[in-house]
Amino acid sequence: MENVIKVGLVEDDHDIRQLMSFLINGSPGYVCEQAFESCEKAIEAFETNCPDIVLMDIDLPGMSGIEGVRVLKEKLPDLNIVMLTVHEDDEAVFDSLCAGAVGYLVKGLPPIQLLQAIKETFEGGAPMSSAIARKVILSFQPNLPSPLSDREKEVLQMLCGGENYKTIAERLYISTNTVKAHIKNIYTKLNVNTRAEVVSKAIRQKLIR
Amino acid sequence: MENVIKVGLVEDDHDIRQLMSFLINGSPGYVCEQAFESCEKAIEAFETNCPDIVLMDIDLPGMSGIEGVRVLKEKLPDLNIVMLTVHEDDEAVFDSLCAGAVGYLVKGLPPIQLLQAIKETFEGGAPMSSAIARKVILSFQPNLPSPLSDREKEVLQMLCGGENYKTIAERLYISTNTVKAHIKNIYTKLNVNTRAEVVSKAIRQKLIR
DNA sequence: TCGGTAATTACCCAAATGGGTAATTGTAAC
DNA sequence: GTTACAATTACCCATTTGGGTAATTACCGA
Repeated sequence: MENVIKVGLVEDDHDIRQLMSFLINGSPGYVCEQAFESCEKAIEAFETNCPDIVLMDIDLPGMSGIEGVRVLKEKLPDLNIVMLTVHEDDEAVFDSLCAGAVGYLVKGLPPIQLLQAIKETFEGGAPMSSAIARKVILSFQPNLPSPLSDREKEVLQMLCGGENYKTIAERLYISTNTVKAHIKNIYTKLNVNTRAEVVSKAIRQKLIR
Repeated sequence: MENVIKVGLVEDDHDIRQLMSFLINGSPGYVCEQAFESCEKAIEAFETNCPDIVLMDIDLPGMSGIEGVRVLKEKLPDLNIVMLTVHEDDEAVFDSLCAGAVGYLVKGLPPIQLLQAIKETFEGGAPMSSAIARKVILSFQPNLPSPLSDREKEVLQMLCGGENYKTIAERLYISTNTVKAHIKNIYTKLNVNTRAEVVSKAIRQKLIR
């Protein structure tokens, strides 16, 4: 029966909040029954009555929108949160995405586009500008080139799999002493001293697949 | 003098290749002097004469476009590669981005939009659909909730920083035995047995910031 | 109030790890 | 043809780690 998209709104500016909820409620297929001026109030309300999409201002008094995303996603992992911002290419937008937001919209977007973006998000999309998208994809692409030899990369790969000297040696048909030598060289090249560090660095810098 | 954007093209279909290079060369501010029907030829050529943007077909005979991206990015890390595809929401698009492409364009895009996208890419954007963008951001957001207690997360965080029992104990003002106990619990909860494994799992599943 | 969980500490012990040093072989570059 | 580096192996030794077991305190929900 209810094919409407339930939109939640978190925005401290009273006028904007009124305007947006009015707009949403006035559009067939959309409804906004929950509009709050702070994350704190929104979080409490959303826990008992969860909307489909949340529009969240980034700059909020008290708990920031970014922190709000973190908390909401902790409690409601499947909730789709779209940030509202005035600064198109702000670092805060990127941080919001890292915290769990699925996209963002610029404040002042024409109503038609706003509704379109909400619908797109509801259907699995992620509204964002080309510039932010680039930032996002760069953050997960490999940082080439690596200073390691091919053999060392093989060893590193297994190291990250949690394997020990003996197992790695068996897999590569070499002695454990050789494995040890490779690992020592890897440590030197990456400037680390322990297993944990090398695994952390390798994955974070995407030195291994 | 040369404010033109140099576009490289890799596309096996002769007609499409002709058409696109003709289009690009016929547009002020754009030039396409390098159009190839295979990755192999393109890679060789781009190494000596590198374009600003490469448009790369995904489905290519011989080396695939995805593999092509991998190889090109290995040799020319700063090269911007945009994929060309017929299937909008293909897994291959996502894989291309993982391999190092910055975005993709659907074949058959109107000329104006194609040129616009090239320009946007040149200026630091990343052309992609909302759906792909979502996939990309999901791939790097935390997989909440975590089974660990707050204290355990603190310990895990330090573990991933490569710190040992003693250092962690000092930082948290507890005994090394306690640290050990926490780590043992973490291992049990995450079903791992070694440092390397826990670090790997924690980072990959984004259990820590 | 009882039971579960989190946090804390302790001890024992086998296995794994990290650092130092050194040598041989093959290959690629100069 | 010599230099440089990658890959291979070896040995010694101190430190760290991981597993087992057990106990106390505190808090929270039923």
